[in-house]
Amino acid sequence: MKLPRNPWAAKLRQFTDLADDDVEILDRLVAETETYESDTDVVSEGQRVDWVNVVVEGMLCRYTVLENGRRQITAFLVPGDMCDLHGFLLKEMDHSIGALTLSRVAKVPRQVVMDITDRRPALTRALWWSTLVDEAVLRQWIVNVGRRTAYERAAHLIWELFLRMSVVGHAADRAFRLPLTQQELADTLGMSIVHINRTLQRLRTEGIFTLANGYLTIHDPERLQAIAGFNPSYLHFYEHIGLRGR
Amino acid sequence: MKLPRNPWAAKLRQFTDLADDDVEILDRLVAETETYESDTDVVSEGQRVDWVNVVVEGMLCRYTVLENGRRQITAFLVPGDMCDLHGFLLKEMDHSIGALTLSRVAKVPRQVVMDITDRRPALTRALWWSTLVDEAVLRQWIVNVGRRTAYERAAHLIWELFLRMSVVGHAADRAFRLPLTQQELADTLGMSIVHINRTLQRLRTEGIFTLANGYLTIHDPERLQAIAGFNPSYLHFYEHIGLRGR
DNA sequence: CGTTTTATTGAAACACCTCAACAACGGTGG
DNA sequence: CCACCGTTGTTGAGGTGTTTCAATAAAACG
Repeated sequence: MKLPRNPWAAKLRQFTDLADDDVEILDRLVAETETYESDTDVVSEGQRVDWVNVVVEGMLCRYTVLENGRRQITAFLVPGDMCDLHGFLLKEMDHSIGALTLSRVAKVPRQVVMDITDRRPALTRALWWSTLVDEAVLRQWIVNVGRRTAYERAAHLIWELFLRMSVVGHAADRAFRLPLTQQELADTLGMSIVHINRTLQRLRTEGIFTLANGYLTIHDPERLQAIAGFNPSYLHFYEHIGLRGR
Repeated sequence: MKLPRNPWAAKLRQFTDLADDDVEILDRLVAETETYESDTDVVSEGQRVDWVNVVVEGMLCRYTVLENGRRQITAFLVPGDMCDLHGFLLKEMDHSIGALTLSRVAKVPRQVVMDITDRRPALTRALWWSTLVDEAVLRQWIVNVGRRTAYERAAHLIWELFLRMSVVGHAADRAFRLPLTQQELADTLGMSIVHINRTLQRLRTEGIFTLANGYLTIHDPERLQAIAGFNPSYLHFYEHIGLRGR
């Protein structure tokens, strides 16, 4: 699979009618990146940031740690995702963002985003669109943790990640890189490490999917979707939309 | 308590440096409203909408129903909240919005939002800001359902709602209207109706808060916050921010 | 005043958690 | 290349938070 040099522009262009000169702007913004080792924080809770992070390569996650040490991962960030407009619009981070693998991240200064919203309505709407897709994913996540069993929950997460990785060209036919430990999966799905272990075993022995060596392989896509109870309308976020009005 | 005629503008103005002419635009947009009976849907899953709903009066919720009938409420909408930009930016609704009480909702046509993003950068950023605050609330909700016990979860929800109602002038010193059945609370917190009943009883007998006759009264705010494990930085979303650049 | 909705209670079942030990793996240094 | 060590994965067993079922009480409604 060939990976886009600018997954951010690639994604926005695929789903919105972004003009060429807007794409050029995005290209310039991701030209320089910073590299983060795995298990390091890109942004930490409480920090004030005045830039927007854009993932160019690797995999990151948003997470919150409670007083008693319990941790909850609230999102995975893959190439093409904007980490946060918190620096731009909100005061300070209410959660942290950590690199799960060696990652490259572009930093877009606050003033640049300001200028874009001043002068580039279509591009502004494209960025806004992507935050709304993020929000839709968050809602699904709540439904997941709140109303699905561990078994269904795990299936749903895997299918979501598969789709998102496919969209940015990071998934082969039925496999993609998923460099997560069982502890990280547990913190994502709101369960204990022992229970995620047993749940993965069940899904493996039933021939649904296997997670090994940092790669996830889907053996039975139909059953996986069925177990996940995946809502098709949720996919429509990744249909092409027009942003130029009229 | 005196309620603002336009809670939308009131909220945005309180937390952003919105100009007077922008406020005038918002005033015009909420001049006409539609009324919904309680237990009716304002928007339904799968529907295509080409307007944005703004809550002027009442209380609504976003919810998703799974195949097996299990329901999850993912957000409460109070006066001043924008229901969705789905119609504006996304294809179709992936969830429904229902009125919990008799509610008044203003409808802002897609084209008007388009015009605002074309010509009103500061107002655009203010609207964007409010979707980011919604997102932050959603993340807290995931942490809640994923990593807190039923007891902590209930406390957290009540404190969040109290703050949000206070912000729009809908809460007295220690009480506010909360017209939710125990079934609705259960669907919000991802638990069974039997268990929410017992959890509320415990919080009541311990003198934390009482929910009766559609009103919630907080008896011990300090302990409520402590049980909820409320993160103060999460409140910073409701600090005043500048949107005019430089 | 009957009828429907909502709240409450008890008891049994179960999904999931905690604790605690051990096995497998991957890297590091000798 | 092997011994070592930390990390990650796996297993068993007992405990518990939460659910389900089912029945009753209490409000709310027309």
